Amino acid sequence: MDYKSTMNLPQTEFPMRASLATREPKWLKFWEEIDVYSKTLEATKDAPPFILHDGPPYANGHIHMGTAFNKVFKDLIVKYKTMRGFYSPYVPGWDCHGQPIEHQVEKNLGPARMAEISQAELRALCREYAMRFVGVQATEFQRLGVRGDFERPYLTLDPAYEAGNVRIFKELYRHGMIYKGSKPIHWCTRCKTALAEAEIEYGDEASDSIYVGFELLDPPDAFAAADLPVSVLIWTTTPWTLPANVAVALADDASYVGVVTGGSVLVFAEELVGQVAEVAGWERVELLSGADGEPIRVTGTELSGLRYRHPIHPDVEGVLITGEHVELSTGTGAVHTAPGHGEEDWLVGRRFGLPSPMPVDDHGVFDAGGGPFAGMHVDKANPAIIKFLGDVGSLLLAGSTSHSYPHCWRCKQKVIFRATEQWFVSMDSAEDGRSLREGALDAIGTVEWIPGWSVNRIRSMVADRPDWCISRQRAWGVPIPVFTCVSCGETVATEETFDAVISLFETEGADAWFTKEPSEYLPESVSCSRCGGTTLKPEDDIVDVWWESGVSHTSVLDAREELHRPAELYLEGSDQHRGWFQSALLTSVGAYDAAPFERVLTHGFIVDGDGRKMSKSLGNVISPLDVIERSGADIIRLWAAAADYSQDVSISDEILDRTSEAYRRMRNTFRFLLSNLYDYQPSMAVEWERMSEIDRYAMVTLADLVERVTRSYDEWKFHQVYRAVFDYCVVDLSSFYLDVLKDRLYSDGAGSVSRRSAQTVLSCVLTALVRLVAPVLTFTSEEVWQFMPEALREGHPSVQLAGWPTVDVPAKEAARLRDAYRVVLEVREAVTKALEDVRNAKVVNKSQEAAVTIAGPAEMRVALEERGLDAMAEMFIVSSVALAEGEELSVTVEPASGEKCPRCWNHRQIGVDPSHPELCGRCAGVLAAG
RNA sequence: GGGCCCGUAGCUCAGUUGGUUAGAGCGCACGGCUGAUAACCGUGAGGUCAGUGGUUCGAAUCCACUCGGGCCCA
Repeated sequence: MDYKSTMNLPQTEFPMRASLATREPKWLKFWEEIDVYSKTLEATKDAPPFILHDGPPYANGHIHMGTAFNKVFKDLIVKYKTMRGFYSPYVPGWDCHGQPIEHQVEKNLGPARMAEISQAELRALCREYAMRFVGVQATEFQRLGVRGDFERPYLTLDPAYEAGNVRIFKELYRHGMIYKGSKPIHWCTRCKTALAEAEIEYGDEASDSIYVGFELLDPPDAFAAADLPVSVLIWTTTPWTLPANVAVALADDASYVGVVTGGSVLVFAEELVGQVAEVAGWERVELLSGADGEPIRVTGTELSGLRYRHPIHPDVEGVLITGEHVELSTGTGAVHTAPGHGEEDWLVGRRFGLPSPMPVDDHGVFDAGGGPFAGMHVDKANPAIIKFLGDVGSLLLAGSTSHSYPHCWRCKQKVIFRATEQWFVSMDSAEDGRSLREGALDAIGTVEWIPGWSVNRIRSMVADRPDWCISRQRAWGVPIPVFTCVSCGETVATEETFDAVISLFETEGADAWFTKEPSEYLPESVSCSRCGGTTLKPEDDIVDVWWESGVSHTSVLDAREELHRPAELYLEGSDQHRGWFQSALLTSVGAYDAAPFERVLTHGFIVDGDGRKMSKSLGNVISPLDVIERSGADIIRLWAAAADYSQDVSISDEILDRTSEAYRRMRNTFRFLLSNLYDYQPSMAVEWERMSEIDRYAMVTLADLVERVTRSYDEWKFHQVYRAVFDYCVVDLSSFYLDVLKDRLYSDGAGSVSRRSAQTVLSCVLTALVRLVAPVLTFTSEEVWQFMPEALREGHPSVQLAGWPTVDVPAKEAARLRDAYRVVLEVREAVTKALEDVRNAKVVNKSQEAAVTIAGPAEMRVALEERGLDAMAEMFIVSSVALAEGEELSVTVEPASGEKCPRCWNHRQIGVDPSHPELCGRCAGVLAAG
C-alpha cells in the first residue's frame, strides 16, 4: 500500500528559487497599485512621528553602491519605525544645482555654443539635465525597494525651496554672521572666470625659479655684528606675485643661519644651506659664527616680528611670521607670502591679521599696486620683475624649474591664484550674543551622535573650521540675495529687499534673478542707505551648494506639513561631517539657534574585499544595478543589513555569494513554514496549556528572538538583527525544532492536537519572523506574506502594514524551560556525535534506526526524565532512549530493536493494531481514525 | 603632514569591568538522507586576535610605536 498519500506532507506554491531579478518588479507594481506608502501614513496618522530626513544625493549619473547602501539603510529604518507604529513619512530629495552639472552641460555644448548662449538658456539646460537624472535615480532607488513619496520629492531647484535659501540668508545676515571679504581662487585670465577645482587640469610647466633677498630693517644683533646688510632669502617660482607680498613665513622650530656672500648676509634655514649652495654654485659656504666658532643659529620663532623692506615697493615694509605650512625640503625655509595669491598664504595672513593686496585685475594685468609693472600682464611681468630685482641687487640667482601647474580645462591656459570678493559666513563674530561657532558647539551637545565617536569628529571640525566661503562664481545655482548700489558700491540688503526676493523666488524661482531688473520686484522705497541711490545691481555670485542642501531643514522640514523640524534623524556617510551635517547645523544654528536634528547616524564608506576604496583604476567597482540584475535587490538589502556600518563596509563577489547563500537559507525556512501550514487556520490554534513541552520551548525561543531583534533595531544595530534572525533559522529552527517536528507534522493525524500544536507554533514563528525581516528583505517578506494562509494575514494587504510582532510566554515557565533545554541540547549534541561514530562504522545510517542509552550524572538524568523518554526519542530523532548511571555524559548506540514502520519510517513495535498489522501503533491509529 | 576611525578563522560577525585550551554561522572537506530535494541533517579541519615593544601574576582586551586601510583636511 502507498502510505505516502495518507501523510500530511508539506505543500506550497512558494517557489524555492527566488528569481528575485524577475519577481521583484512585480512587487513594486503591487505596492504601487495598492499605494502602500499612503496606506502606511494613513494607518499611523495619529501615532508619534519619527522623521528621517533624507540627505539629497547629487542629481548626476546613476546610483553607485554607496548611494544604494545609504538609501537601503534609510528605508529599513523608516519601514521598521512604521511597523513599530510611528508616523514615518519619507520624502526623498535631490541636490540639483552646482558646478558638476553646469560643467557637464557646458562640455556637451562645446565652447562655440557656450560663447553665444545666455545665462537664462544655460540655466534651462542645466535644469533639464538635473531633472533627467532625478528621474533616473528615482527609478533606481525604487527598484531597490525604497518606499517614499517619489511622486513629490524635494528638489533644490523648486521655487519654494530656492526661497528657503533667502529666508535663512536673511536671518544670518540680520545676526551679523554674513560678511563680504576676499579670498584667492583659481582664475583664468583668458576666460575671465573663476574656476572650481574640478575645472582645473594639472600639467607640467616650466617656471622661473628665483632666490631673492629681502633686506631686514632691524636685523637681530647676532646677525648684525658683521656690519653687513642682512637679508632673509626666499625662493619663489612666481615672480609676478612679489608685488603683492606682505610677509615672509618661517618654520617655528627650524634653525636659521646667516650666510656671508657678496658683501651681505643671507638668512635662511640651516637645513637647506647645502641645497642652496649647490644651486648657487658656491665653492664654499661662510656661515656667520659666534665667538666660540659655532655658527650662529636663530629659530624662526625668534626671528618672527622682524621687518623687511618690500622687494618691489621700497616704501613698504613686510614682516616675518611663522607658519606650520613652511617646509624644509625645498627652497630656503623662508616663504614669500602674498595672501591674495594663495590659499595657504591667505589662511596664514588671516591668522596674523595681514592685509591682502590684490594688484592684478580680471585680465591678469597689474594696476597701480603693481608699482613699476602697472599695466603689464603677469606673464610679461615675470622677466621684467626678475630684471628689476637684479638691478636693485636683491636677486641672488634666477633659473627655471619644471613642476605640475594648474591649467584651465577650457582654454588650456595657465591659471593664476587671485583674490576676489567673496561672501562669507563668519564663525566668530555676531552682532548680538554668541558667535556661530559657540552656538554650533552648544547645539552639537544636544544631539545624539551614532556611533558615539562621531561627536568628536563633528566637534573638532566645527571648532577648527575657518569662516565659510559661500560665494561661487557660477551660473547654475541660487544667487546670493543682495544688491549693490551702482552709484556708490554700497551693499543693499534689508528686510524689505530680502522679503521681496523671497516672494520673487517663491512665485517665479531663482531664474527671475537673472531675467528681471531689481526695479521690477523691489519695492519703490528701497534705496541705498549711504548715498540714497536707487539703481541697484543684483549680486553675480551664487551660493555654495552645501548651503542649499543645508537649508532643507527650512525648505523641506518646515515647509512640508507631514514633516517637522528638528527631524528625529539625519543619516549619511561619514564624509558628511564636513558636508551636509555641518551645513545644516550652521544654517540652522545661525537662523534658529538650534540643531536641525535630534540625532545623527553615520555609516562608513563602501570598500572592496581588501578594504580599498572602489575606483575604476583598481577595477574593483561593483554596481548595485548589476547586482540587482544578477541576484536581486533583496541581496543588496541583506548585505547592507548584515554589515557593521560603524566601520567601512566591504563588498566583493565572495561577500555577495555568502549573502545569497544566507538569503536562500532564510528563504527555505520560510518555505518550510509555509508548506506545513497549508491546512491550518488560526481557529485551530492549540492553547499554551495543551501544547507539548517542546512546542512551548519553541515559543520561548521565538519570544527571545523577537525581544532581541527588537532591541537590536532600537539600538540601530542592524547587523545583530541579521545575525539573530539567521542563527535562529539555522540553529533553533532548521537543525533542531523543525527537524524534530517533521515526524509529528507528517505522520500524526492531520487534525490531531499534537499536529495542531506544532502548527500553532509554526504559525506564530512564521507571522513573527516575516515581520522581523520585513524592513530588510522587503520583497521576499511581501512574497511570503502573500503566500500565507489568508487568515494569518489578519486582513493586512501588505506585510508593511502588518505592525510589529509580540510573543507572550509566561515568564516563570519560560525561565524553567530555558534551563531544562540547555541540558537537553547539550545531551542532544553528544547523541549526534555518537550517531556519527556508528554511521561511520556502518552500523546504522538514519538516526531512527538507532536506540541510544545515555549515561550521565543524576541531575542530568532527572532533567531528561522530566521531559519523558519518549519525548527524548522524539527530540533526538531516534527509535528509543534509555538512561544509565554514570559520572560523565556518555552515549552508547545500538541498532533499534523494532521494525521499520513502512508509513512513518520509525523503528517501533509493529502490528499492535490488528486492523493494520504492518504498521506501528501510532500510524495504525491515524489510519483507523482517518 | 594634521583630525577622526578601522584591522579577531576564506567570508560576515561575538568576545561583558584585562582572568581557564579565543567563539558562532556560512563557506570548505568528509559522511548521511532521498517525505524541505538545485533542499535538509551530521562530523571535521581552519586563528602568532595586523606587527613590535611595554604595563601586569595574567593582554584580543590597557599604553607606545610600526605597517596596512578609510573619510575629511592640508
